Amino acid sequence: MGHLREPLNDMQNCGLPAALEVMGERWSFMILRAAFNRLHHFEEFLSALGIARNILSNRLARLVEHGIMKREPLPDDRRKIEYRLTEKGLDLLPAMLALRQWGEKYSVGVPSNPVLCDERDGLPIAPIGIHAHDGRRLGPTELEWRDQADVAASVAEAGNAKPQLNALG
Amino acid sequence: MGHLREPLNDMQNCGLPAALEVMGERWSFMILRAAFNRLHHFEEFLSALGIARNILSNRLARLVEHGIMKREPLPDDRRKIEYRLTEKGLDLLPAMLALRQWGEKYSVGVPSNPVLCDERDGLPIAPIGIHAHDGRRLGPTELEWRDQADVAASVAEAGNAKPQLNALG
DNA sequence: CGGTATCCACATGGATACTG
DNA sequence: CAGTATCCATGTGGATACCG
Repeated sequence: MGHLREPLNDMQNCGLPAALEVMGERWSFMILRAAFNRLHHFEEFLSALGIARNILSNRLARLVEHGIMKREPLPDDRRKIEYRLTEKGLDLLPAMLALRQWGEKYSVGVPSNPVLCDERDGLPIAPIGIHAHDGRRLGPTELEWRDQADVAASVAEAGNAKPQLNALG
Repeated sequence: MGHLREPLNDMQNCGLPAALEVMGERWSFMILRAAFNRLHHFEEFLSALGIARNILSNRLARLVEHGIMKREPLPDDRRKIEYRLTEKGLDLLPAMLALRQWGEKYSVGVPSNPVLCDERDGLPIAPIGIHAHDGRRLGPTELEWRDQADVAASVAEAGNAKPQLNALG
């Protein structure tokens, strides 16, 4: 972990490294998960996660710094502080669900509580997957990697929406 | 998002920690990404990622150990070794795409190459998202957390498939 | 080519005491 | 309650040399 973050080559032109810059630390994911599960206070995170105080302090500060969580002292008691997910933080939900589902699929006996459901019928959401622009679910064999330039041409030709940046560059 | 008013203190029973057990190290994601982009050899990873030899060796061994990649010496030259994603490894694609798209959304100027496309029409896939069991895309306001036990009841009542484990427990 | 073997720098993380 | 401040252990990572 020396000090060299830069010498990474053009393999780095991708959103993944950017995401890992923030979420690459092990506790960050766990803290985010706790936040998604309605934990908002320092001591709640502390006891729920079993993390050290200084580490929690550091990670929370970093998450706030990156705009993933916001820190707001309660109006009635200034010492009490609430940590809440920003919209940027909430946008991490699909990634976390996908990761979690993968962990569940390949681990034994991981019960899951709570379950994220469709509010209309109360039934669990579908597994996170890959979908075509028309909404059709795509399997591994129905996918191909294309060069951004070629894609732009296809998209223009199809007269469709702007190219979406969603591959592993 | 209704129904679950109580903060959740049980942070252990979840697939996320299990997933992080393997992918929690920073280089693991980058190695996986390279693998998704058709890199298969030690030296390819080495030069593409700018990672140290010992670290790469260690991470590859761990990925193989966890069944995410497989290591196969080429039949013609035993010294040449190919690393390939297993099905378990390939199953990480949605999670990586979701993470990458998040990184792209909130970072400036991340070009993306290559782009993952629908093989049928060559157009880019849709952003990773959350979908109902009927395939409808769900927004943040259409979601709620429910207790696994309650969900099981609903599912039985609906006479539908088995409960899917897909929340942040 | 695909690794080990060393050695070293620093980051991450834990435990505990202290503070406003 | 929500942190700092220390101190310390281990881990992650880098550079380099060497090996089969």
